[in-house]
Amino acid sequence: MVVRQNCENCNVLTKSFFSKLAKIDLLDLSEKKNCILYKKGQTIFTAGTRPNGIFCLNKGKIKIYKTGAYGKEQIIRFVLPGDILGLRSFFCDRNYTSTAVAIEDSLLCFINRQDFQFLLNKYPQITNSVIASLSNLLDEANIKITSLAQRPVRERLAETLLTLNKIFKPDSPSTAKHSVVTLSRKDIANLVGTATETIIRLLSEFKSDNLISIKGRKITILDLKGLNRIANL
Amino acid sequence: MVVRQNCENCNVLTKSFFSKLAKIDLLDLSEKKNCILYKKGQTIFTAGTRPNGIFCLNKGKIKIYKTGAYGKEQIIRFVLPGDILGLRSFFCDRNYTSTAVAIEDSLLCFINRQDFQFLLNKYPQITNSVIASLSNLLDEANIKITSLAQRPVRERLAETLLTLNKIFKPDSPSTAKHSVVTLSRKDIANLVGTATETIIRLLSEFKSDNLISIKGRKITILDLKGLNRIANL
DNA sequence: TTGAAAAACTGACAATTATCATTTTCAAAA
DNA sequence: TTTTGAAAATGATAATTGTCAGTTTTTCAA
Repeated sequence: MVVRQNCENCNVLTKSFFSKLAKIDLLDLSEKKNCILYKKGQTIFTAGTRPNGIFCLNKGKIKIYKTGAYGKEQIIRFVLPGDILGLRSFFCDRNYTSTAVAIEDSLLCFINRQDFQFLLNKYPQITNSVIASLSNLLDEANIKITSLAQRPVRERLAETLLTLNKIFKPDSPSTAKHSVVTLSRKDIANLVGTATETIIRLLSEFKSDNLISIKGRKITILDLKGLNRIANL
Repeated sequence: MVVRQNCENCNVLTKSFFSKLAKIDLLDLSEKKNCILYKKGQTIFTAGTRPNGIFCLNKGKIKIYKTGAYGKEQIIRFVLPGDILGLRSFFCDRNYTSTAVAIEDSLLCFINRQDFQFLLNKYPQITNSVIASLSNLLDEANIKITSLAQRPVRERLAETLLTLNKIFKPDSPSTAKHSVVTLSRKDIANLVGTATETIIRLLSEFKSDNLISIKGRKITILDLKGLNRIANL
């Protein structure tokens, strides 16, 4: 669904690559971009297809995953409001190597190749942000490689819950104190890199130890210190 | 050990970021950089220390690894002649997050922060190569994450041997037909993400199946098709 | 050449994790 | 509210991989 969303009073402008744009360019960008509302579960792009520009997430959450040898998803990362989606493929000028799916209703702004290139030329400092962003993603990926190769599932799950605690932080911290994770057990398994059953068993252990509480599908994270101890970081 | 190595007639110039430099800048770079010979096993930099510039590898091989929670090495990648070392940390302006050690006698050229920055300013297209390089490393890292999370050790070892086949390709393909891998079993384990004993057992299986031959520490890769079949890519 | 020291190898066993089959619970649509 | 399909949970079992202790082989330097 196509909607309107102005860049000049965007709620995530300060967090994004575009925070240093002059007002005139922000107004111009508002005209040129396309804002699309994706329903939970909808695919934004699929591995193997060609990128025509980049996305900027205004609202919602996106999961990015690769499909492994046996057709199983491996979740690579989450995209949060203010993040850019599709940078790597854009700069490599190659097809997407992973798939992006909304895990909540999400508002995405699409900026096509030419318009983004225009901004890159006018604001070379964006390039530095791109390098910094890719560098951070690369270091995070290397940390994950080390973790997957060396640490047991229990530790990785505890670590993942700590990450999810940040990702699912309540919007108004005053009212709700704890993060509530609304990912499916399967998604958590595809993030930790293990079988769904293993996640279910470990989550009920964590529940018995009062580290988390489980109400139906929702996981509330209660004891950060305890999870940190198990994560063994 | 400090040696001299001119940039203008460098044997890996065409493979490197600096291939498009004007002659005058190459001559200038030759004056400014420091070339150092590292013996096999010597450390080039250690995680946690501060980068003061970048390295360009002229000859030899470098392993880059992270140290995990239990002190175990996880080899992230190898640096080959023509590759730049230390890019990520340089651009993030943070401390090194991994350690680099020579796995063969290696000749490295060090370019300090100011001199590299000068070249970046004069040749903005280098920035694009940097982005492309980081993007490729990121995609490779994500593939490795998926592999570690989803595939058994046997497949990962076969895949790793195929990678090592490229890395240890003989210099003159006419004389020697097969790649001879001179990594220790421990290094292979730290690359595949498993225990040394598991690697030893699987390697002798592969030997029985005539996929490789083992002479002391040296592994010769014989059957690429067979390894590909096992790797299940 | 020889004598450590390090690396490679082997076997037994234990721990971790995956798989599969089945039941129960939940959540969204009729 | 009821229905129904999907997700979560559970149990039994098997496969994979790790650990530890000990032996053999290789490498490298004296």
